[in-house]
Amino acid sequence: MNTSDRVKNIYKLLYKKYGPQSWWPGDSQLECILGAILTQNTSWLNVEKAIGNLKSLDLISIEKLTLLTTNELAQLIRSSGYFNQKAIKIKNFLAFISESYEGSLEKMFEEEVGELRNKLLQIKGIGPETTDCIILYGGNKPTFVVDVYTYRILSRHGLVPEQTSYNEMQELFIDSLTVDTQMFNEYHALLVRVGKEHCKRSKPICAGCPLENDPHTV
DNA sequence: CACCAGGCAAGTA
DNA sequence: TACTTGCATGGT
Repeated sequence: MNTSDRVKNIYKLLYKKYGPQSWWPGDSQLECILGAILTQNTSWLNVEKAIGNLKSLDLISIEKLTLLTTNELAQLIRSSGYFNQKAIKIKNFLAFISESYEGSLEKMFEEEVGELRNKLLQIKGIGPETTDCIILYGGNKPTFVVDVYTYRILSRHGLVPEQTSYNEMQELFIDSLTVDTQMFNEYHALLVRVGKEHCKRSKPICAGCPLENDPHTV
């Protein structure tokens, strides 16, 4: 089996085992975007509490968030960790959308995907993974999200070298699969699901993992 | 107690 | 270019 076939097969195995994951958890585009920033190197449980604070005060709105000071916002998202930095990141995003799209997410997502991706990457605090989460889960547009679990799974199965890059991993998926927004959505969600259960940092061997019969290098 | 979580940018050499 | 470090709460 070549590399592309293995990439397709991993999706099949995971989907067969776990079924659809119904991502992103969140009721609105803006909530997805906030979650994408807040979950940087942070467990989702801590993010939920922060989003819960914003929701309970009915603050999930570009205008209302813009009115908060950075420090007020930071206190509300405390539970998500790195809260001072993340408050600045959210403010940077709000400034971007206000300046470039008159504060309209709808206008922002009218941009061509590659173009929007490049612009989001310019925002300080929004890196490649957060950018792709915003586009895929916030905008429902086709791009592939790579995260630490993706890296562990690909490298431990010998599909990418130990020293690889975000773009190299992303291209592997995009070149191996047909472009399908819903499938890209499920695939990343499934990688996170299996990663959480079977692919922790300190445990390279995955007993009981649905991918355990796929060739490993570790 | 130690370790980890759905990253990113800035600093150093 | 290629490492290293800071950011920080909360669950296991």
